[in-house]
Amino acid sequence: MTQRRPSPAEHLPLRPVEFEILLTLAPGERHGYAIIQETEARSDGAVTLETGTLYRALHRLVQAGLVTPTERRHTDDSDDERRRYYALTPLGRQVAAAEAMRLARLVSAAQAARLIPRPSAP
Amino acid sequence: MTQRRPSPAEHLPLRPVEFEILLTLAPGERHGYAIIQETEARSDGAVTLETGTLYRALHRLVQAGLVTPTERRHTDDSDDERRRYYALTPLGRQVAAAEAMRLARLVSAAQAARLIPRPSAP
DNA sequence: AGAACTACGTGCGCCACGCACATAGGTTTC
DNA sequence: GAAACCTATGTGCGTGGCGCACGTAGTTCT
Repeated sequence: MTQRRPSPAEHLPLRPVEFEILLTLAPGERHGYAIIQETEARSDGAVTLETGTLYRALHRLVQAGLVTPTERRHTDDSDDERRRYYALTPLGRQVAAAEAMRLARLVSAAQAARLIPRPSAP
Repeated sequence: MTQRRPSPAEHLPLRPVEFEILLTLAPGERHGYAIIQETEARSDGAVTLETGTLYRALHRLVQAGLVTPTERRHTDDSDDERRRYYALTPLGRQVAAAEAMRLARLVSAAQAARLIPRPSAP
């Protein structure tokens, strides 16, 4: 019985919300509410994550094996017992990278179509 | 009565399908079926536009004032009477540009998080 | 002759999303 | 000191977008 290694391509394209979550988890583990805060901050408030949307998407990503709940290592000083931390799985990182590449190609297409300027125009 | 000039930001973020359509219309007017073909070709078949999804999204974009039906100028040689051509409105072009910038920031964030390499790494 | 392609569209069911609400402890404001 | 707000996670509900199938119809390929 060949252990089917899941391919990143099968998960593409990601829903916008899901990619935002993976992107916020890329530097390290976060809890749900922090994901909401950081995502809104990163987009200058352009993208607003509703709680219903986030927690359901988060559970979906866990089911899909892209994200995993982690043991609470934040017992330092200010730990809120209610917090639940999540981290990328290796697969989740691969999928996020593949999606980022896909978006990069889309941006290149937008530059080729002269919708937006190329980064370094001589 | 102040004629309210519609702001591009109100239309963001676009649905992925809608941005694909605007991107394909950027070089010039296209008919529906051609949008399907070109979009699939641009993404190497990664993104598949279903007919139901496309035509409904197209009508939505017309309603939103981002896309407008054009007079048929393709009466040259091979004109299919069934074809309906669409083009970007000035607003549609602004919205597409704004969305492309948003995606570019997302890609930059993915690079900063070391999910994907930066274009020119020294 | 039948299949496949071009071209536009509708019907239907699922499910993701936005909004509201539930819960609950801590802090800030009036 | 009561009301409002923040942190934190989650459910309930309604709308609507999307995928898939199907409809229609002319042309082209095998």
